[in-house]
Amino acid sequence: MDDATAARREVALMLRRLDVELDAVSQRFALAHGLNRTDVRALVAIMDAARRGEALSAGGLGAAVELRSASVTALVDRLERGGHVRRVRDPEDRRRVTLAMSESAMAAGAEHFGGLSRDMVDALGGYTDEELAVVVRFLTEMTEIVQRHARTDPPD
Amino acid sequence: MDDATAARREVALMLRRLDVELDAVSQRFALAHGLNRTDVRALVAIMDAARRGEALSAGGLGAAVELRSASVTALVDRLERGGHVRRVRDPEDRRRVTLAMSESAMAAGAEHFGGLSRDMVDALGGYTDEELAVVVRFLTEMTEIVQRHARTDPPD
DNA sequence: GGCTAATCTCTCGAAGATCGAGACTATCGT
DNA sequence: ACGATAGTCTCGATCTTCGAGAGATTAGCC
Repeated sequence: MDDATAARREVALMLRRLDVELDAVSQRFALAHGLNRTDVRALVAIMDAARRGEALSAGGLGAAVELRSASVTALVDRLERGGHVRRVRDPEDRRRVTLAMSESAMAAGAEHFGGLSRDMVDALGGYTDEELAVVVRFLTEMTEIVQRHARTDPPD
Repeated sequence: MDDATAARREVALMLRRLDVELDAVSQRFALAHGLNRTDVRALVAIMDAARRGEALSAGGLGAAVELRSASVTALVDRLERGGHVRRVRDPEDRRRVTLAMSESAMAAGAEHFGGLSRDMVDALGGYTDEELAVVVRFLTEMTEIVQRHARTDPPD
């Protein structure tokens, strides 16, 4: 293996390393709020949907965090009991239950992840437009590749 | 918010998106091998340690995946029962138990994650040295930031 | 319009995962 | 040597996830 390939392999490792560290941030949030990993993933999914202007349904949440409906019910029970979320019956389709984040959960999320995002944006302020374009290209291509593997990997 | 900041904020979102997709790859691996999330994280930690030439101990594994010793025992029991790992009493310190990955688990990991890594390296082959340097800088800085937050975030 | 099938969430009991407390063995420091 | 410390394991309790199936609502068809 030549040096060029080694350098590129190193980049792949760095990406995984970053992934691990990101995980630690979530873990920290979980610890601080008495949540487990699943609950944090759920809150993030709900918050992401809210950012996109959608209200996630119980089923949608299950798809996002990969849990069966029985587990989603239990999960939402926990989140509701903790005051992070409340159930809202969808008036369009009264079978569905949508999840609305509470003010406090929204604030806690912003407090914890907002600072991280802000620091990232600040750091990126030191990049020229050309450099930023490289980063965007990198993230776009990596996401495409990962997505392809997430869908078609198991030839089993 | 001006366009420049918007673009940089977008990058932060893309990074999180990539994180989610990476998670899906692990989930896929878990599904294909009848493992849960924790087990996959554990196998990855053991494999990473092996790549660095270290043999992870039970305690080290617990630190890596954030589990108490009782849970680590149960976790290693599961992995050992599944033939993914075997316990090896450390001859240097006979209190310790180190984890050795089985051939089959090693192969399965390479099969699943190796392809992903290969595709990434291939894609990075299209980057000039200058572009690669930008990517490395980006990953390095982001990791630093995330790491800082993972350690000091909760001012609670 | 009414009937059947499909969709969405929930309940229940069983199986799996995590934990705290404490036991047991091996090592370290004096 | 000997007490203290570190590393792993056992046990029982608690929390999480799941499959199966019930109940309620909507969609499709005649």
